[in-house]
Amino acid sequence: MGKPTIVELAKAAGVSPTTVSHAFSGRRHVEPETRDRILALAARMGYHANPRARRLRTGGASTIALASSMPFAVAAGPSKLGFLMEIAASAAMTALTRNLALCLIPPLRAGFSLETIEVDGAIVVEPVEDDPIISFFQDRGTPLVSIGRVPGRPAIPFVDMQSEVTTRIILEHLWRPGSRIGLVTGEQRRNSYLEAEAAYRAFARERGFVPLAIRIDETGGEDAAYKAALDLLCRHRDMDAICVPVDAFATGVLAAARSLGRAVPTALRVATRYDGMRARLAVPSLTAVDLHLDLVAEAAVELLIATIEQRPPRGSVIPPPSLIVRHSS
Amino acid sequence: MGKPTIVELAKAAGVSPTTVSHAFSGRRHVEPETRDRILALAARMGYHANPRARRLRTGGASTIALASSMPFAVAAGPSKLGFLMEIAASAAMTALTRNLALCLIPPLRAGFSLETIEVDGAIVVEPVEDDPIISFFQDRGTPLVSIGRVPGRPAIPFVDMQSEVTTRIILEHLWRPGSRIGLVTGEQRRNSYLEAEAAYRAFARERGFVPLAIRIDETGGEDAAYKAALDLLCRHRDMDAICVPVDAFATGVLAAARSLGRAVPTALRVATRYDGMRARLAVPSLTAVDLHLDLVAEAAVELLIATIEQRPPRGSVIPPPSLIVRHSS
DNA sequence: CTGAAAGCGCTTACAG
DNA sequence: CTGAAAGCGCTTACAG
Repeated sequence: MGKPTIVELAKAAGVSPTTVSHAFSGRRHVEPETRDRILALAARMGYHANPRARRLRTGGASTIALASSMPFAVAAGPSKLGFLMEIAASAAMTALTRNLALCLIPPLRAGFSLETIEVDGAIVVEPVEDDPIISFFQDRGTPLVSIGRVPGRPAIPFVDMQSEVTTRIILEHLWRPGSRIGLVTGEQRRNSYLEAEAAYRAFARERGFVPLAIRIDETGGEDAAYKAALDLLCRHRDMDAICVPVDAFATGVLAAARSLGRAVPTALRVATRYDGMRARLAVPSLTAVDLHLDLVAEAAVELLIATIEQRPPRGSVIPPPSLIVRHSS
Repeated sequence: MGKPTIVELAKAAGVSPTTVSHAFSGRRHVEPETRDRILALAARMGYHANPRARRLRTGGASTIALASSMPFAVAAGPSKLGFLMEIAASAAMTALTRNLALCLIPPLRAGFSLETIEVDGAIVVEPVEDDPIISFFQDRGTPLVSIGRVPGRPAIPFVDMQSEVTTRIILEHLWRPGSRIGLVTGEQRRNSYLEAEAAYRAFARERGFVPLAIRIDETGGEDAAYKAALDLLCRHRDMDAICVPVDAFATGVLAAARSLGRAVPTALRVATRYDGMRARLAVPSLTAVDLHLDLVAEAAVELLIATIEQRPPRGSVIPPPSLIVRHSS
């Protein structure tokens, strides 16, 4: 009554399990007629090779994980979830193409164990410095790649998120002669923030304005950004543009501008990074950057497979991020 | 150099594999000092039981799938993706609590094979009638549950999405004496549409207005809804409210109202079902329904586990859907 | 051309 | 109290 095994199918077909195996794999010749008979019988009996047994024997990979590193409170909110899930959907597609299942490791509450999870590799999305999920996988020798460089861990393969370029594109767009542009990022040590800040300071030096970069606690979300922006805009009346990579923070900045009566984009220009629904539906709609997340996800899967198979990755080409100008700037 | 096996660990600890196994599982007594020695050694050697082998032996479940049934073009758009991914995030959390990995099966392009996917059960999200993903899993004897009843397949266990109640709540809210309310759903045979339409017709009969329900091709998204609503609103000037369960269609209706100069909510009241970012950020913001998707997802995982283990499910209680009134009504 | 047997890494009845 | 052995369902060298 349970699912039929290869032995049962072999018996029913009057051949050996060896032949059944080869009838399916085609790795050695089987008389066409016997093969047809076996396949027909298999279909009738509902036989499917147990992938677990197959994998145990062959040692091949079957499952990869996509893990978020964000603290639960942040990621569970709709804000970051969009970013993560857009990657997840794409990665799952690509993984399936390679006969891999993509399993989702959501942000973990503290003390959560992944002990029984069986994955052959993992993709970590924009990890922070000393991210526990990174050490978790490294401890158990699970091949690992990340989307966005891992701060302080140059040896971990990654798909570059080009945060420096992205930031520069945004800044060039926001810039007017005599401008003073501000930068709002998050407090965590995430590579995209670090690169953004570096690019920002270089840009300020180049154009000759006094940089002003603030960092907001990511768990605070839009509200925290609203309050910080209120303070920022009151204190620095000369600021005529703000670059806000995190979309939830960007809408917080918009809200602050509105409540201060600073018209966007005439008195204040705002732009963000992730072009999610939040940016598109904000009022005014937010200028954002197309990061080609689908290609990034695909590249991450490819890179992970290469890492698992211990072969050099074929360098995936991800087009440069491109600006999507909207009403906020 | 590869990962150590139980035999290697046993050898190193000077005990039998049996003892190592029991040291970890605790299923029979092992001298505390030997156990400690084994665990310490395991940590040092980086030993982790191979879950594949363990599962092959015990037959236990390890992975469940969350599958979307939507045609690729629809689901890949940001609209439905939010709904699906909100469920995915919650389901993944719950699954992990039960030591199961949740693997994501994205909408499949035609001709895509899942042959090598290894899952012990599957959750299908709001399937349509004769959904191919349903027959796929049924053919291979994979335990299956669905979120939302499967049209025409009463035997498949499901978590009720309470679409009838949801529709009624929306309609009661939109209703004014003398109102004529319209209904906009999708063309596919999805249970939530069928229930919504039934509830709608009953409501119209009850309140004595002439029902007008239209169905839109889901692949058309917001644009298709915009055009259909334009037509609808021009033809039926007496219509003062529209119930639009699909959020992407609802924003299309808003756009149509705007371009016709019909003020929302004064001249036209609009409400939708899924309370995602789209509804929250629409202008005007859309009245929607809290479907408790996190609890729905949790219940689906529980139900699936019960189905896999062939035991009766403990009935999860999902609170009734509750209306979230916003500016659109 | 085909089959019997070994073995992937575990767990658990069965002996001692 | 502990270990040797069987077995989960496959694949693949090895014989014939």
